[in-house]
Amino acid sequence: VGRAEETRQSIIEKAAVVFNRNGYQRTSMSMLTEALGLTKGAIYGHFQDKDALAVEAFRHIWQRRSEAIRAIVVRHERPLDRLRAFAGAFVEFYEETVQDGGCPVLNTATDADDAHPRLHREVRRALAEWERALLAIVEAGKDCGELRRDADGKLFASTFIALIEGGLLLAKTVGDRTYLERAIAGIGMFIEHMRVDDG
Amino acid sequence: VGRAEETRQSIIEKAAVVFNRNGYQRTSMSMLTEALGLTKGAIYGHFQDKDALAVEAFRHIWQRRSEAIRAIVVRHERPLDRLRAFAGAFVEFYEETVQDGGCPVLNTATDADDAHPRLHREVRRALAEWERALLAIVEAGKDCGELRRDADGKLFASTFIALIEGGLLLAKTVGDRTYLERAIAGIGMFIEHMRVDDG
Amino acid sequence: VGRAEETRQSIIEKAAVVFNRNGYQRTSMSMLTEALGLTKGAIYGHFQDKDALAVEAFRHIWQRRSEAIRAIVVRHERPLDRLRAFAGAFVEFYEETVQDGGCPVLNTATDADDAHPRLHREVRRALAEWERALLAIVEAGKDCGELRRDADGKLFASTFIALIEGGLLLAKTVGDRTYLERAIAGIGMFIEHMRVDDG
Amino acid sequence: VGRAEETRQSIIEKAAVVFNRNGYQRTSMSMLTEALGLTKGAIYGHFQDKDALAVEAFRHIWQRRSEAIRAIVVRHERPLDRLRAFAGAFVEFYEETVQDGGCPVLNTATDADDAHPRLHREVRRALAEWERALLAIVEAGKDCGELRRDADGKLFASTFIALIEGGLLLAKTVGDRTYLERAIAGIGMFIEHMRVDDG
DNA sequence: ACCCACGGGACATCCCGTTATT
DNA sequence: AATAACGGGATGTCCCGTGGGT
Repeated sequence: VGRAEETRQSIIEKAAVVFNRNGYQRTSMSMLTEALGLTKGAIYGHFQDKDALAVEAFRHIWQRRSEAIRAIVVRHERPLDRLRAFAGAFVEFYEETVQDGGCPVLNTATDADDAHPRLHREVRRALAEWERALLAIVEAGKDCGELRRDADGKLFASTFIALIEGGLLLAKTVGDRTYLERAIAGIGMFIEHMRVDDG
Repeated sequence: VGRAEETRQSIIEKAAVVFNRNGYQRTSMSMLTEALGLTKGAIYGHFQDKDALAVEAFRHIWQRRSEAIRAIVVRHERPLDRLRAFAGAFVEFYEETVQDGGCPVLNTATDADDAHPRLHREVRRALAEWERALLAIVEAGKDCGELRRDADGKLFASTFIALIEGGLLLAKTVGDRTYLERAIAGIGMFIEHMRVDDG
Repeated sequence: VGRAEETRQSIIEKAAVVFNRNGYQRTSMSMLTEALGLTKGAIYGHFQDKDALAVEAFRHIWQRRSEAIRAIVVRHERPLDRLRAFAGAFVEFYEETVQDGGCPVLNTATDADDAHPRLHREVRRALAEWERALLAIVEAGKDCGELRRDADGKLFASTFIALIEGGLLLAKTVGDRTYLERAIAGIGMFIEHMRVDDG
Repeated sequence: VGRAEETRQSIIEKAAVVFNRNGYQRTSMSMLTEALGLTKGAIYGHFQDKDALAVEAFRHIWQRRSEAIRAIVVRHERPLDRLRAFAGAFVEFYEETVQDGGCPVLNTATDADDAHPRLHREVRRALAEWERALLAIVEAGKDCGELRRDADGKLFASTFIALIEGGLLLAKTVGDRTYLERAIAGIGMFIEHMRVDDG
């Protein structure tokens, strides 16, 4: 008693992987109870329905990854290094990502196309946050003179995210991490494009 | 009588859109019968099970798109133009793609992660074909002197596909085609990188 | 094949008793499958949901009873006899009614208080029809001179129905048909009140 | 400490309305906890199970109504007036009765047909008590010379109760209190029949 | 070649009751 | 005396697949 939050968090953490691995729809409550060691009654005591749990699970898995990346990024001082570290983090986490069932954003975005508006909103929010973070680094790079003033931050952020997601999709589908590494290499080229001593 | 093949083809065509729009798992037989105006018995007369139909439906929708792109590409003679046309085709087809439920490769790849090995194989095959086509154009570009001999065709193909898929994901999720256009612009930059008069 | 309507009717007939005996809510689909010898899938092939089946079941059991009563009533020529026969029919059918779980109108009216508007509507319709039938006989009685012109048809119909339903409730609850017979005797008194040679 | 009995009584009072409004089966523990502002544990501390609470709730709501009627009846001295007042009380309480979900006897009698023998017994007891009260007044009426000696008390009591319950059912179902008023008028006519100066 | 009727099983949800914890 | 967390089970619904029949 009073251990509610603990159990709740444990449910979210374990459910997040199951959801991400199997997709929102294919994940049945029975799969969750099996993975959780709890009965359906117990789960429904903590979450209103499957949807609510899915939303929290996505938020959790996304934030965990988000913070891990940020931790890597902030190790570097200069914006240019930060961008490279940002991209590199996805290679670093690749195995773990595959183990967890792939990129949550990618999975949820295609899974929650129309039927699950709440999940869809969470994904949009995640993407927006991601884009914002990249833009901020680019702007910082311009301010400290590392990046060209005419560099298109929005263009960069879009290609960055697209390459990451596309690269993860390719690598996971084909089963060859080289595809992700090539996409990261592509990001490196784009970064070079924005460097001030490039022109 | 050829009537059978006709019906079969009609089933595939209509089912392809339903499958792609709703995901290969969420699509129920009732959805299909409703969209097809046929009963389940009729469908099961032509396909062994839902999975087999799904495979054929994916093949169909992919080939249709594939051929449409090829038709655009072959309008141009020079490899460089062909690459640009290739990328541009996705912008051109964007509305139609969204209407049909998004990119079949993207959808199916995330949808059929582990549970549907046959579908998974089809997606891999599609991706391989796509990669091969891009490589061939790049090689042709090298041969005719448009592209630098040291251009990395595999790297280009990977980033090309990643940018397309990632761009489509972003655009569809956010609901703003600009994201796709930015990804295409990124491909354009990459192509410039490979041009012979670039260095 | 083609035996759909047959099965459907059989489901309705058997379900009507189960519903009436146990009440709409307590009647579970499992109870129905048990009583019907059919699986849930089979039932849901014929009816959209439990509610739709309940509505049809009520209609059936009500019409069956309705027609049986009418058959008794029309045996008599003169309105006064018809009224007496009308009331007497309920005594005649009492055993059967109890066996079937009581009066469907009474059961459904209290069961479908607010939660099941469609059933509620059916009950209201049944009551209205019943009232109309009684009024028609009373009017006929006035026309042929058996009943006093100042007899209040609406008052009579209301007390008639109330006495029947109340009498059935009492008899069934206490487990003594005498209570119904007394209520019928009460109706007899009211009929005497309306006779032309009464004043 | 008397706190326990206080809580217990409060539970019964509030639960009685919820039970009567929703039926004794459709009422879920969640409905009760919501209406009570207590948790299930608290309820189960005072009552063995849902059934036991239902029984007490019925007793309570019935006694409350019973006493209110008696209070009205005893305002009059003469048995004949008492009978009229008895019947009239139901019209007087009609709005309140509807608000509380209808007549508890009527509801519970049909609701607790076979499955809840304890509730069923309570209803029978209530009906018997009601009948006894009516009989007593009739006998008193005979003794004081207001009612004919050959008046059939049992017949009167039966029709009285039947008309009340039937009238309530009709009025509540159709949503028109006129039906109850007509039933009460019927009772009035019956009373006239028993008057000593009637013959 | 197609449809109709049906089976059996899984789904998410919600239920009532109890035990460990104050 | 009251709570919070949880178990086990039942609910209505819907699913995919299949034979009997036309």
